[in-house]
Amino acid sequence: MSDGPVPLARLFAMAFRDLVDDLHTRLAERGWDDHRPAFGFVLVAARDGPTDATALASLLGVTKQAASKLVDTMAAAGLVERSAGAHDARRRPVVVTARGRRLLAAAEEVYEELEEEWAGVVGRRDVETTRSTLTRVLRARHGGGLPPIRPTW
Amino acid sequence: MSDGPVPLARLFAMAFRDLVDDLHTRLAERGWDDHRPAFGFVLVAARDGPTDATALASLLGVTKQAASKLVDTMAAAGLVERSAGAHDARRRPVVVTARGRRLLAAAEEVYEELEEEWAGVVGRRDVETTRSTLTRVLRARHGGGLPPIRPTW
DNA sequence: CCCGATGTTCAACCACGTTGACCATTTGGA
DNA sequence: TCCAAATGGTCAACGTGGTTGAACATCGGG
Repeated sequence: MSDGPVPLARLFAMAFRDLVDDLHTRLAERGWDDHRPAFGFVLVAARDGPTDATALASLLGVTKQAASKLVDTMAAAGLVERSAGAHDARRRPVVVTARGRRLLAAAEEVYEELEEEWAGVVGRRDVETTRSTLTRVLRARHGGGLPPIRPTW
Repeated sequence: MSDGPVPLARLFAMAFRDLVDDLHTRLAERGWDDHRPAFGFVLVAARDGPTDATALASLLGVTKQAASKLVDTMAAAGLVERSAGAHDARRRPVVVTARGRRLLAAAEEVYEELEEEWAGVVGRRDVETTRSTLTRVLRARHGGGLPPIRPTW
């Protein structure tokens, strides 16, 4: 490689990968294995109240069939439960279990730890500038909200 | 979502996805379709001289079989060629074709365009702070070099 | 009361990666 | 010098996680 600055897109790919790898390593050290990156997004989405497969599908930017499979996998791992719809028998609400909340808390802890380490290298100011830059640009390009997250390749 | 700051990892995933989507859209507008994100990394790696499947494999962090398949696909698209090894009959060096170089140039153009647009939203200073922050942190965490790029999910 | 929209699931398929075995060539040490 | 290990590559079987397409039951508004 002998050219100018590295494109941001490439750096983002590396940074995302880096953080996710570390997250999984450290969760494994705490006894959490058998989980995939997408789990976190489902847990976050369902954290503040039940969601359903369709909502998850649009959040993740995949088909509802794929979202449903994902929820099944997570249910098998005891992270969420699919109850019966209260007022609408079509819906199968996804709720986070106690175990799911523990994973969520552990992941948040690790993320804080990692961002702390980043701050140790480049300083807290630059970390926050980066967070703010990303947030502002993404919101500007997606009508005020943050875009869905989905596999890129 | 009702918690504190969005984790950097999540923002990186969104930003990467966002840029790659836009890249592909704009390349398509310029007549380039039928290509995948990984193509770019192969072209960059082979740009300054022939490389081989094994080197690509370690760059991309995949098996050499997967790298080989990727090169085959790109060869079929006329972006690279696999010649016969000059001094080592085992090697099948990968060289970029003229068409490959045109794609590389187009992609660079679009990346500049996109980063220009980012600068329009948050200012050039913050864009460069972000680039520098990422570069410094990644180098610090990977022994001075940038890490491989590979699918995360 | 019925027809369209909605939430879900089943089944077949496909893209892209993996593991494992194997072949040809090169290299280096006994 | 020669043979064994290392290296670059390929073939084949398989797994994961996504897709499309169809079907099903339930809900809601005319």
